[in-house]
Amino acid sequence: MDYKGYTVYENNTGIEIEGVRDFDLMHIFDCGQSFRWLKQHDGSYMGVVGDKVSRVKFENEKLHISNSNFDDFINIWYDYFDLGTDYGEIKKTLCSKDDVMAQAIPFGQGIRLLRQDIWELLISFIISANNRIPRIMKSVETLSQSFGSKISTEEGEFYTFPSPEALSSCPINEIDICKAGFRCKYISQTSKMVRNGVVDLDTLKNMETDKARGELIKLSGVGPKVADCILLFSGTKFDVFPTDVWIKRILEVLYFKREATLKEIDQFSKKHFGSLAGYAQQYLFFFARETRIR
DNA sequence: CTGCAGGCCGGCG
DNA sequence: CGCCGGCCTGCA
Repeated sequence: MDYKGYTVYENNTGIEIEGVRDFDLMHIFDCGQSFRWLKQHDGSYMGVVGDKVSRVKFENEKLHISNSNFDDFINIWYDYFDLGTDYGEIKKTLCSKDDVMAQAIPFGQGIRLLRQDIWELLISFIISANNRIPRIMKSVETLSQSFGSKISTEEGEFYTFPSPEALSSCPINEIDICKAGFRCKYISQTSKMVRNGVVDLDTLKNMETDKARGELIKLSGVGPKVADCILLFSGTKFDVFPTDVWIKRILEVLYFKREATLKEIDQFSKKHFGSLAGYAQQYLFFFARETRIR
């Protein structure tokens, strides 16, 4: 099957997509945008997207996705992996902006911004505050095992991410088992707020970026950084610039040449990178982590 | 034993 | 408003 520039083959193990460029699974899954893809010994990744469990492999511009057919490619994966965006063009534009980007981009040449479920991201990034990535992954997994739906496969049992209804209806002391500490009460409160329609996650895409950010910040445990992560990694807004300690440090070292406030960084990113701020953030974040700049 | 991690909240000046 | 202390938990 040919679909929007890609050739897709289907067999009994899944689908294979040819002609995938600017794509590297490690860059995609190890740049902090997703917490539910686990690297396997053979270099592939296993993950749960919605109620689907799949294994993905990539080599020689060919992307293999298990447990999937043509319809899944069109309805799920094409959008999920942002295959409709020309990252070659984005990288070219960003490289021409300044020497820092030209230096950073080759480190994460295969980065893609995943379009993930915004509800799952909301809870995942509430957990991320002042936390470490391995612990965030454990908490998300425990929440899924405890309150999600079981998916039995030949490769083991997996769990969907729990719905707003499931999380909002369980008492706070049950949320505590995910070991997210003080963030558990944020999870509980935010679940109730979403269920009650205080914030409608589906309408954020139609708002101006600042308005959408303001809506998310109404939720418990969501500040500016977490809000920007949610907007960016759900594919809702791309002109945001989530500034965590790594991004702050790398901008201070490579751009400002001095200490800078979060407000200064926010203003700089919007002025300098404009509509590509979110993409620039990902390349800089990966570069910062890889080179351990401090 | 201290220090600290992909920030946020709440209280204070 | 802007600033700053405290914070679950677990690992170094």
